[in-house]
Amino acid sequence: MGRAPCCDKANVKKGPWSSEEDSKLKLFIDKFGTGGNWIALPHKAGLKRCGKSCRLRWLNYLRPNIKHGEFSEAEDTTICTLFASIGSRWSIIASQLPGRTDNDIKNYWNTKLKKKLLGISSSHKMNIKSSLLLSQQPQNQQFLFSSPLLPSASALSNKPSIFQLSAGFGTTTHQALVPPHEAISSSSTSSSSSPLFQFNSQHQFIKQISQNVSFNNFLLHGNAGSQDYLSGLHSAAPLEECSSYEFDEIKRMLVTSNNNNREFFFEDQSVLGTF
DNA sequence: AATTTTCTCAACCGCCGCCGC
DNA sequence: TGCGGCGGCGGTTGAGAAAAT
Repeated sequence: MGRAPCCDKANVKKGPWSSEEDSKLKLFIDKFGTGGNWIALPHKAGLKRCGKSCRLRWLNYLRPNIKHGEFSEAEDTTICTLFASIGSRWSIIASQLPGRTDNDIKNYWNTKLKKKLLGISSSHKMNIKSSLLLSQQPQNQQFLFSSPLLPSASALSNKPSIFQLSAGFGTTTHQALVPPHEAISSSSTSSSSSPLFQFNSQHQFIKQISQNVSFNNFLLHGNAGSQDYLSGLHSAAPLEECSSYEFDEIKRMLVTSNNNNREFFFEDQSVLGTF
């Protein structure tokens, strides 16, 4: 026996929303809010729609401050970088682009950005392709810290970076984002050659990010060892060589972190980043 | 100008995880 | 602890628009 449907499918309207339905939904939510119950909302609002449909319409179209229209270069860069880092976690990516919805970004990626990327040089294609594999690595992925705060990236974005995280498998190294305090609290493994923080799975890593960290600022470019595999996505600033940090070194950097304002400092009190 | 093909994007579907009972 | 309801998410679809022939 399958799961019960969320609504009576025979009695709900499907397809495009009319302006009348839009204003009904908007008026209702403006007045009463969602009440934390989307399933009950359409009935209360006098709409013959599935609750999920109402939620989607609100989030993707009616909600205030939704940004429609062309994506900027900066937004492109953010999407590309995050996609290369965390894969198709559209909601996480959307949380970094104020006014953009996950659906918008997903559509934009699938219809335009992906093609745009495939148009860049073949060598970069190879590297991007492999970087995208990160989202497909199933279990026991090992991650290691690399360079925090690269000036060129900051200058490019006007925002401070937080840690970059490199993930190595095979002969290629990939990058992702990591909240420093989460990494510190995760189990670490020592290795003769590399300082490594090990998450049980990429999923766990992503989960930690999505549950515990709201990124207001984040790194904007990738650099993996000697491969600047994302450089093709950026218009300026040649990438710099990453340096690696020993576990103790990172710990030392974070020991002065102030969790209230979520700022992290180097030992010499220069700001490492905020989030 | 008419027809076909391609593109775009709003909306749907179904799965998953969280939470309350 | 298990179950069911719900919200949230990512993949997919399909109608309409735009471009190509």
